Amino acid sequence: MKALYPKQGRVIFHVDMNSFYASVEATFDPSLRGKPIAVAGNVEERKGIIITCSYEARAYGVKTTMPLWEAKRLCPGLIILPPNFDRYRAASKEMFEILRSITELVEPVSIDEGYVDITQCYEQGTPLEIAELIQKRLLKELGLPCSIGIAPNKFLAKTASDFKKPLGITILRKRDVQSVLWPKKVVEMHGIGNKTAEKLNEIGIHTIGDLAMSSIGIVKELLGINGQKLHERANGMDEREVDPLAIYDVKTVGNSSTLPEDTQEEGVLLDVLARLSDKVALRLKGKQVVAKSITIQIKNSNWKMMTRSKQLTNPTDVGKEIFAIARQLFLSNWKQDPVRLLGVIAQEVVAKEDAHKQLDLFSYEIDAKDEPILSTLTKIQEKFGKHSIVRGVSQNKMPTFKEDTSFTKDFLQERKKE
DNA sequence: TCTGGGGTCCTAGGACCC
DNA sequence: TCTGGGGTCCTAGGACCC
Repeated sequence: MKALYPKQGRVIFHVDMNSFYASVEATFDPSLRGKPIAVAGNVEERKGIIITCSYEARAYGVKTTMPLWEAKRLCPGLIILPPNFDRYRAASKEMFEILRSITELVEPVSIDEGYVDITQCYEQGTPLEIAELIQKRLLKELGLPCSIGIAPNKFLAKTASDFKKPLGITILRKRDVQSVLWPKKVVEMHGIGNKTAEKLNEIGIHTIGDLAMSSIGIVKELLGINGQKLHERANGMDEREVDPLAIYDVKTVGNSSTLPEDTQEEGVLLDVLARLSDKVALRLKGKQVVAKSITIQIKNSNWKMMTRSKQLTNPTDVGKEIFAIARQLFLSNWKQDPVRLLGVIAQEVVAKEDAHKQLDLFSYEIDAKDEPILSTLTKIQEKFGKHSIVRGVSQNKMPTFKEDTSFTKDFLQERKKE
């Protein structure tokens, strides 16, 4: 069989909201429009850094992560607002709803950006027309500006959305990669930071073009599997699909907090750990997941970060249990030095249902301890299906086995006959 | 007047098992 | 006595992104 048409190339959008938090604030207070504004952390608790700022503020040189005092020095008229994360989450939800009205193939990557695969949306107009529609609707209905990159894959779309801000739409075709992308410095590439750029510079790779034309073997040796990925991207290649379900595949849930001041007081530090543990537990419950391992973070006055983790016997979403582990990890690793930040992270997060299933099986094994193996296996099969995996029978010197019950049953039947 | 908080992915070494 | 190699799990740390 031959296809009637050649396989159509993909058309991917990367939609990137412009200075999202600041834009959302301006929709709540229109008098802020056109003014230099910034959303910043709490200066009293020395969390006074710029989280986001408007383009008017950027014109003064104000940037994300800049300490507040420095931002004020650069831009004395800067209007500073505390963050309202609930507002941003709500706005984000509305924004993605507008994207999903075009197609279900929407993959959120963070609160303010996402990919859309519009390959199959040709009946709704040309890619450019669809992008213009999205941009207009976001601006009209939500009052929020965005930039959109249009390209045959995620990497190029992401790169393209960066080209024109605010309110830009940029098409980046594969054939433009050489002229548009290659002259840029490697550090400007998504996925390359200062450290990687330095490493590449050391072996004579300075531009994205240098990287694209370099020997893949050498780059791979230098950067591992990531080197191969970056080499492909520099050549405009990226096969990753737009996955609407990716967002449900959470792997970690963590909360951390920089203390108002560095402290060595054990009681204070344990209180913070308890609060963070409860916060994490609440979020795990909200997502209906449990964690299989707990990590704590301790940052000292010199900004040195230490992490310590522990695997759990039973996955949990209970604040007290998380705190018990966090406390134990903290007390056995803390060197009594002043602490700047504490964090609690739930790792290896899995759906609560799946974890329950395993627990049932576990308790069943305990109950079945004194029964004949064959009847136990039959029961397990009845309860969990023919291909249930059984492990760890050891009570009376039975060899540990880890098998498909259907196989094991046949085996035992044969033995019986003999 | 230094420098937040939420994540993902990768690497590397040691323990342990076969 | 003197010793290989592969695989998995656990732990710690680092780079990067928004």
